[in-house]
Amino acid sequence: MSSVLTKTKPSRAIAPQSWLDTIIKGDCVAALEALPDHSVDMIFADPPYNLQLGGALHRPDQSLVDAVDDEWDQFASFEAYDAFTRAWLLACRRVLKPTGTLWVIGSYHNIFRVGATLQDLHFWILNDIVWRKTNPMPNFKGRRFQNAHETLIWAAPNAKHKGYTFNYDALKAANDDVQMRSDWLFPICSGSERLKDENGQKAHPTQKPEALLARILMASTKPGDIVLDPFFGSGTTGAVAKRLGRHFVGVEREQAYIDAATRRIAAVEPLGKATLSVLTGKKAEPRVAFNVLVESDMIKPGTVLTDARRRHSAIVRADGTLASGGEAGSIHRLGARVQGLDACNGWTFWHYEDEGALKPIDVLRAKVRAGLEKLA
Amino acid sequence: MSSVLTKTKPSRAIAPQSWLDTIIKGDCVAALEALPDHSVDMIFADPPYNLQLGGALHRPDQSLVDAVDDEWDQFASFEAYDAFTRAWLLACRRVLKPTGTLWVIGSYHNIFRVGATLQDLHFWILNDIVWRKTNPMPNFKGRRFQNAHETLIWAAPNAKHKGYTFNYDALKAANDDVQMRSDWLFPICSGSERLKDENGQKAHPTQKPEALLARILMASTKPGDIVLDPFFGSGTTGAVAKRLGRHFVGVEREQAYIDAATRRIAAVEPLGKATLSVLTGKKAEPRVAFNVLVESDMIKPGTVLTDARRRHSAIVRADGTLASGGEAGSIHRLGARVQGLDACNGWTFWHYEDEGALKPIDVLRAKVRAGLEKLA
DNA sequence: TCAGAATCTGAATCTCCTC
DNA sequence: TGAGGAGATTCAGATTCTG
Repeated sequence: MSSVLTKTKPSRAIAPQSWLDTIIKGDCVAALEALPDHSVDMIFADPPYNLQLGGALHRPDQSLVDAVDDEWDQFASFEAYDAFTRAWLLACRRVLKPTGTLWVIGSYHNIFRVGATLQDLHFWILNDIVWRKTNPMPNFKGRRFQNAHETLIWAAPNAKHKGYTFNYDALKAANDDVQMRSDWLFPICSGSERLKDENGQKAHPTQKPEALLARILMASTKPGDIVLDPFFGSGTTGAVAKRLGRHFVGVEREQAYIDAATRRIAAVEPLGKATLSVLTGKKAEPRVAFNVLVESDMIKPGTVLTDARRRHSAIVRADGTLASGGEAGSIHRLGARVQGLDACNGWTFWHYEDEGALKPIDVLRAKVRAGLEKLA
Repeated sequence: MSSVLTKTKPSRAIAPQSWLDTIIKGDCVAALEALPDHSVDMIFADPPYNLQLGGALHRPDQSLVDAVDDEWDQFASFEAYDAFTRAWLLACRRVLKPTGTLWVIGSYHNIFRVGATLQDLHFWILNDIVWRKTNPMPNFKGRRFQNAHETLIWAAPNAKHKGYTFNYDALKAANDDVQMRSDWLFPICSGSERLKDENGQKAHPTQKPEALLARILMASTKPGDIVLDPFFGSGTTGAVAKRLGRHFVGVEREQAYIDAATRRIAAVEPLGKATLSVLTGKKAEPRVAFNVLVESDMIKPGTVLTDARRRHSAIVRADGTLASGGEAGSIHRLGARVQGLDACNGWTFWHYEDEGALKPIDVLRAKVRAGLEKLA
């Protein structure tokens, strides 16, 4: 078995493989037989999540949520899903170089099973990474926390090889000179980035954002490396790989996805090296909610807040709400209520007493923010 | 060490259990035999993750260990850890009420195994929650991302029971009126909150911050509920439970931890009852039928109701139903019918005219409810 | 043409009570 | 225990509509 490609040199010029920068049609495990042992530098896998949906879900405005109910996401049992997971992980490890690494993305429906299977197969977990979504779908029924993140696992094929690629210094430099954390913030893939079919509908139900793949590729590959995506879908991995000067190999079962991905990748312009670091930058100002002050004991439950002229007062409750005269609600709602207004900025309206002086609670929020500024 | 808070239901206050607000010494599974079936409302578990796997996971010079023996050790360790996990999860489920929920915290070393085991045992995962640390330990060797979070799993004992406690409205109000997400931001436990032993060393290696437990308890329990912590350690769960007017039961093997936790909890001052009431939303309001408004003459039979834009209209009949275009039915059914939808909240859809302005009939329901409150 | 309002949408294990 | 009815429930951002 041969691994002809070298990592740092422009391998394409030396000995291009027939499968390089192509999409292989077929089932993941069977299709990977076309690749030699130890032939790829990195694997990004976005396997089916095995969502177990009940009936139809409607938004509060009665519109129907377009759920991921595709055939490829259906499994008969956890055992069936585990067998599927073992099979593709083993096939992937065969084609992965010993110095390569594997990324898998999932949600709580499947990621625990994938992680445990990885460990059972003696993959070596390097990190779990949290993709925090800036704009996740809400929980419409108010029965759970808003499911606002997905989880990635980054693993080496075994515990022994420590020679995997990790561009620590580049990531740190791009991250304002502090080391990159395990929680990342990105928007979901929408707008013009989202691939549409001929009817203007989304071409793939679970297209991942290019920014996410860009950070992964920038972190764990070098220019010229070969990246395998065994569940190629809409081809985000291929598009980003081409743009960042990496090679790709995709495996995909459905012709419609192959066609869409092929067109997409053909339109990608490779970027010059100088532009790349921009992609790993951070964004977004931390929002601080009132209950953070209560939970962190900056405002104790039972504290009495007033407006600047002490005309109104309210008591802070342990759940992070205010109560006054039989009414209760958020700092904003109750501020509006006591004044008989429709709206109110509770942060500037409500005051606490500090050394005899009244100060808006916004002062405390500013303190928290100052402590959080280090974070993205 | 008992707190005498009563719950909304009288039964528990009448016959307090001997184990209530105590720490049971012993191994988790054996000690839980002291508790009856279905006796606790919530469980928070911070299980050990390096007990079985410590050597394999944390030894710095893996490459020097014989590969075959090393793999065998790992495999044996994972199996042992899984058996341990199954055992304590089953013991916990027996003592958990069917309407209760279970929280487990862990890192990538163990959380995938715990999550998969939960699913194997048919626990029903409600959310995975990410605790983002404001001040995590850096990665010193620069070979991985900074491990800046831990993962919690929130689960019901099975898929059927949907009656678990989730204080959605309180969380939302405390979070500046947007629903609480699955990613939480807290500092690690340090400074004066961190328990020290007589030598000034940290009393427990993995003490959790009280703010984290406070959010968990505020989200998934009510005042007076019983919270079990099968790996009690330094007693954060007990301390926060006492402060927030919840009961606790702890299980702990090491006498040193029991002593430290006992002293810690004894020093906790419970919050006053007034600060502990939990904000509830419309779901908790008493039900008012539409015909009450008709019978009390707040809406006269023959009144014409419309939607907010006067696109649809219907006439109120004396029996408390609406009629429109030959159709008749409840305010909800007819609201759905005229819009061609499956469902509709008639209280917010239908409007009546008051001094030239359209107001939702929900305004009238609120008046009825206000009147009912005086009677109570 | 522009500004503001209205509509649409995203990997979702999403109600509760009564008969 | 299953069916049916009451009625509660959403955030951010892109796109389309309207005046």
